[in-house]
Amino acid sequence: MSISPKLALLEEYALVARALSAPARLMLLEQLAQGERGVEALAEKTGLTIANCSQHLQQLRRAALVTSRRDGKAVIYRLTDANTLTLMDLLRIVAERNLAQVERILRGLSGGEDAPEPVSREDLAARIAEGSVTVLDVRPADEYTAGHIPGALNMTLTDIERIVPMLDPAAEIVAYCRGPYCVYAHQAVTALRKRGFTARRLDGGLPEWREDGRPVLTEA
Amino acid sequence: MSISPKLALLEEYALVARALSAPARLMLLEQLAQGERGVEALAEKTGLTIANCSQHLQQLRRAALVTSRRDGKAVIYRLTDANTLTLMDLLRIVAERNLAQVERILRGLSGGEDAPEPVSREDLAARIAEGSVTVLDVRPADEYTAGHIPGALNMTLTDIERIVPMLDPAAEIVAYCRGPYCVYAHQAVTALRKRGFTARRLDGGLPEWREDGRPVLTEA
DNA sequence: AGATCATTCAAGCGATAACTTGAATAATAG
DNA sequence: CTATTATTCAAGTTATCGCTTGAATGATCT
Repeated sequence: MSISPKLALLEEYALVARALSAPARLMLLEQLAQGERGVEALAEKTGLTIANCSQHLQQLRRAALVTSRRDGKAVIYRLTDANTLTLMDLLRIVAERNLAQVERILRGLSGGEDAPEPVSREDLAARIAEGSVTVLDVRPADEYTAGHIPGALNMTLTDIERIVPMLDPAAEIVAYCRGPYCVYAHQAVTALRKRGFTARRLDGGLPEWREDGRPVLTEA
Repeated sequence: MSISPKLALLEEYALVARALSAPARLMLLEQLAQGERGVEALAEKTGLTIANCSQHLQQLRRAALVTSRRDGKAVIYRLTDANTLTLMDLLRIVAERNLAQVERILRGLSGGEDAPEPVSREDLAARIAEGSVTVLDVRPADEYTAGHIPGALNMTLTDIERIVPMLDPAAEIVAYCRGPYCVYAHQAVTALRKRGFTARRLDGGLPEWREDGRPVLTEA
C-alpha cells in the first residue's frame, strides 16, 4: 500500500474474485446458502477431505464471503450476508448469459429437448395458495428436514422412479433444489417430462425463496 | 461434462470469477468501462507489455466479460454488456463492505481524516443545473476529451497545485474520475480539503454517470 | 490433569498462471 | 507482391494454487 494504493485496492478486489474461482469453493458456498454448517458436514457433502475443506473455508473467510463462530469443539461457518449470495447469483447470470459452453451443458442436462421456462417464486406461491400445483423438493432428506417449502414432497433423484406413480398425472409439477447452482431440479424436471408429466423448475432454490421472506417449514 | 454435469457447470462459473481474479485484468476492465479501446492503448494505460495485455484480454474474452471486433489492423475490445460492470461493482461492494484491510487503505488515501460522504449523481445533476457547484474531472486529458460531464474542468492530480488559485474558495467542489475502482477522485478531494476547500467525491465515475443516461460532452 | 474429538497448521508435490522473449499471423499501404 | 503495423501465438521461467499427509492446537469430558 505504501508503494501503490491503487494496486493494493485492486489486489483486495481480486482476492474476493479469486475466492470464487475454484469449483470446490463454489460447492461450499452453495451448501452454506442452505444454512450454517460445521466443517465436517461440509466436507462430507462436498466430498473433500477435512483438511482441504478447512483450507478452502479459510480462504473464503479471508475474502469475507463467509464468517465463522465456535460452538463447543466445532467451528460453524455461514455466509457473511446477502451480498455473498448476490455475488454468486451474478456470477451465474454472467456465465449463463454469455457462455455458449454453459448453454450446451444445460442442454445436455435436459436431454436435448428445450427446457421450459422456470416458474417464478411469486407464481409458485400463488399456485400453492390455490392448490393447483405439486411441489417437489429434490434435495437430500437432511436438507429437507432442516427447512422446505410448505407442502413440498421430498424426493431424491433416485427415488423418482418409485414415487412417480403416486403423483397425479394431470397435476402440474414444480421442482426445486438448492438454488441456481444446483442441477438436481433440472434433472428431476427432465426425468418427469420424459414420463409425460407437466413439470417445470422453480426459479432459484430454497435460499432464494427464504430470502424473499416466504414461509419455510422445519420438521419437528 | 459427460463425467459430471454439475462440476462442469461450476467450472464455467469459476472461469468467470478467475477472469476477475488478477489486478491486471481489473485494470483493463476499468479502462474498458470508459469506452472501447485497442490493445496498444490499453497496454500503455495499464503499463503492461503488448503481448501480456493481449493475453489478459483473451482471457477476459473467454469469460465473455469483453468482446472484440476488428477495425482495420487493430482489434478493438469493449465490455460485453452492463452485466460486466455490475459484476465489478458487486465485487467492490463485497470487498469494501467486508474487508477491514480495504477500509484501512482508503483511510490511508484520505490522510487519516474522515472522508465526507460521496455526492449522489442525482444531487450533482441538480446542483449543476442551478450552478452551485464546481465539477472537476480528475482523469488524463485524453479520457476527458473522449467524454466528460458538461461543465467539468479537467485537471490531473499533478495539476492541482497550479489550478487551485483559479477556483472560487467559497464554491463547493465535486470531483470524479473513472469510477469506484479509481482512486484519483479520492486523492483530489484529500488534496483540496487540505487547502481548505469544501470538496466531495462523486458517487461512481463517468461510466456510471453515462449508464444513468445523463449528458456526456465530447470535445470536437 | 489426561483423553478425546474437531479443526487448523505445515511441508511437499504436481499442475496451473503470469510474465518475458521471439516468432507467426492478418490487414493495409506502397 | 513486399513492407509495415497491430495483434496473437508459442516456449520457457518463476511463482502460486490445490491437494495430500502428518503433526499441532483448542475445547470438552471423565
